[in-house]
Amino acid sequence: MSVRKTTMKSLAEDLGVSRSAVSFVLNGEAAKRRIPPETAQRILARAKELNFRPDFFAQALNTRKTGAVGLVFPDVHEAFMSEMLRGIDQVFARNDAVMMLSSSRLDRNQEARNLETLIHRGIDGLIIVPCADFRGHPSTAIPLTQQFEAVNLPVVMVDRIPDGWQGDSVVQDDFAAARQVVSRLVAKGCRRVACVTFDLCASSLDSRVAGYVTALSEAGLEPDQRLVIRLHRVDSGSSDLELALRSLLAQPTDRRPDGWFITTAGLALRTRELLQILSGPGPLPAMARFGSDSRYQGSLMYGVAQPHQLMGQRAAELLFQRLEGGAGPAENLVLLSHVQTEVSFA
Amino acid sequence: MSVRKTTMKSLAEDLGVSRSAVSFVLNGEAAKRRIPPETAQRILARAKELNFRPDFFAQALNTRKTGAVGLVFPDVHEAFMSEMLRGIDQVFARNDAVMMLSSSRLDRNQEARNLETLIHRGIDGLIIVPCADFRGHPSTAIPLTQQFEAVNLPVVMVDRIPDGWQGDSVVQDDFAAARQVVSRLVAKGCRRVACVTFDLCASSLDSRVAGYVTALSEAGLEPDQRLVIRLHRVDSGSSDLELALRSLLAQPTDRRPDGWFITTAGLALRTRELLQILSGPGPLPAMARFGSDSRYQGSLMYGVAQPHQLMGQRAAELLFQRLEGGAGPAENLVLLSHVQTEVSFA
DNA sequence: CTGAAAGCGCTTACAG
DNA sequence: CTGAAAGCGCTTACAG
Repeated sequence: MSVRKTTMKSLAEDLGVSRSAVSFVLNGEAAKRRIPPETAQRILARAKELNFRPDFFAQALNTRKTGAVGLVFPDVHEAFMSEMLRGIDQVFARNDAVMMLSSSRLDRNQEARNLETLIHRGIDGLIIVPCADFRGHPSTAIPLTQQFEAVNLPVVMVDRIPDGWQGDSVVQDDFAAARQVVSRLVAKGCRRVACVTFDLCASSLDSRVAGYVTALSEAGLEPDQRLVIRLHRVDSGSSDLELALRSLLAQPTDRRPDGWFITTAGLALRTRELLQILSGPGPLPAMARFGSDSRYQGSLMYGVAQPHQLMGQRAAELLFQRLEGGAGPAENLVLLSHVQTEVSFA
Repeated sequence: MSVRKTTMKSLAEDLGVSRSAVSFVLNGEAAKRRIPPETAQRILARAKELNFRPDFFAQALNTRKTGAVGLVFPDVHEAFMSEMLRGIDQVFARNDAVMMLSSSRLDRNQEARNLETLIHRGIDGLIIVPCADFRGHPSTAIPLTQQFEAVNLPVVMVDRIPDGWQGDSVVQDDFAAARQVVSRLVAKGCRRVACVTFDLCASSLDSRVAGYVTALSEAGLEPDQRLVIRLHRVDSGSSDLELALRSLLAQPTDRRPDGWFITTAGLALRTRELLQILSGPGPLPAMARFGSDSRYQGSLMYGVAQPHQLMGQRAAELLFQRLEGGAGPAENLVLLSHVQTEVSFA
């Protein structure tokens, strides 16, 4: 009964076998290394009895594998992140991988730091929802793509694809969903559909706006830049948004929006609240948006239910495929959103 | 220009100093070890120039410190977890600690496994929202408290405190909030307030039910066990709940509930939906519950806004205090909830 | 105050 | 097929 902790060394000495034998057996290479089965059994039995597992750090120091995957989100934000985590968690549990979570708080510099930390601590792979810069405000941080090409890290990019990204990715059908939902507004008679979005360098938002423009064009409506509100900062106080809305609502009736398309759920919520305040009682014009919380009442409302959970799941599956040595060309999954009518008083 | 990666050894040789000097300087012990400041500067300068950081695994193998904190939640559940993470994330960013996240999927055995994994991989501390067994169905897993006392791991327990836990904890004022919100129902004239809860071994739920009973007693009302619905499993199909509700609603009018108290937000949502279906159109009896999503409409509704984000923040602060060597007696923080009226048609 | 040396616990050629 | 040995990259007594 030594008081010292169990190590491969002590275990080998106990059993009178070599340390390498223990190492090989515990790593499942007994057959490959032609360890006599009887010896292998004794080692396994003893290890189980002592509840012994090889020291993680010593192992990692040699193999450079950790069984951990980095998860980087732009924000620890309610629905999006936890829905994705749900999907990711399932897959991780099956692969007993561990999640190292970090949020970049919508800051590219923070994102770069987080990533460096994760890489330094050793992750086998990375799932990242990149955060985007506001247009015209490029960050000073090292470009995302550059940051991991040096370390040969399997990466799955989710939701937003930076320019020039060649690897795996999972996105939703931003363009198609936007186009579809805006078409519905048009079909309901809307002729002057306004759009509210962030002026971010994010492929997802670009696609949504493109879908909006396309839907209008297809209906023979001239897209009107004056109806597009692009917010240039996060502006939680909503004052930028409020100003923009006021100025739109101040137009003569025939220039005022008769429908709204909003590119994100959070923004839709705020827009909705402001419109309610600014335009007083009575039903609001019809609205379509990304997102699907059912907090809206009182007018025609379309939502794009976003497949966040599935995106997480697919991203994780894709990553583990790579980690298990799956080579092959980059995969770019596009998951379908579900367009739905939530409230119709029409 | 060697092609080999930089190590302390190579760095020391380049500079013609000893490896220990490099180690000491890079660990901020230059002064303590009386390294000549000029030497220290050279080392620091070179390290910065090469962007060198000591290998994480080698370091951890020696020091047994990782700068990682384990986070164990019962479920990757929408509001609760992401709100807590928000609070935790802030504090972690300040302390540049890394989060290792795992969810036990409401399963004690899974929780035990997750915990073992995390401990094996090396965490400096742990923040855990324990998952509870259903009453009468004790799990076969090793009791939570036992599992980390062997490894001398700083732990902060959140939301539910297992019996016999002596360490730090952060909870909300379950008893007081329940009592207050049920008192309001009574003040509004409710005389037969039913209660819906899970039959879990969770201190938080116990306190909420106790608050309910106390509020009734204080108002001179006899708590009636027949009005208390205790669900014995998660039962996402809600069939247990539906049966219980049906049987209550089938009573003669003077035995039927005229108010509801529900111990969790999710349960409230389901109860609400079922009541609406089972009792047809018309306003429902007043309801009070933990949670504060504003998806309820059409009758008197009290909510207990839960301070989840603050709970996360405080838990993280408490943990880092311990990690920085803060000794002293266990702290048990009780955070105040905010009782609010959400909809009043009364 | 310094530097050579042992040690952390494992992996993996390599010579037998 | 085995076992002694070097190596992973760092930390830290310990003798000078």
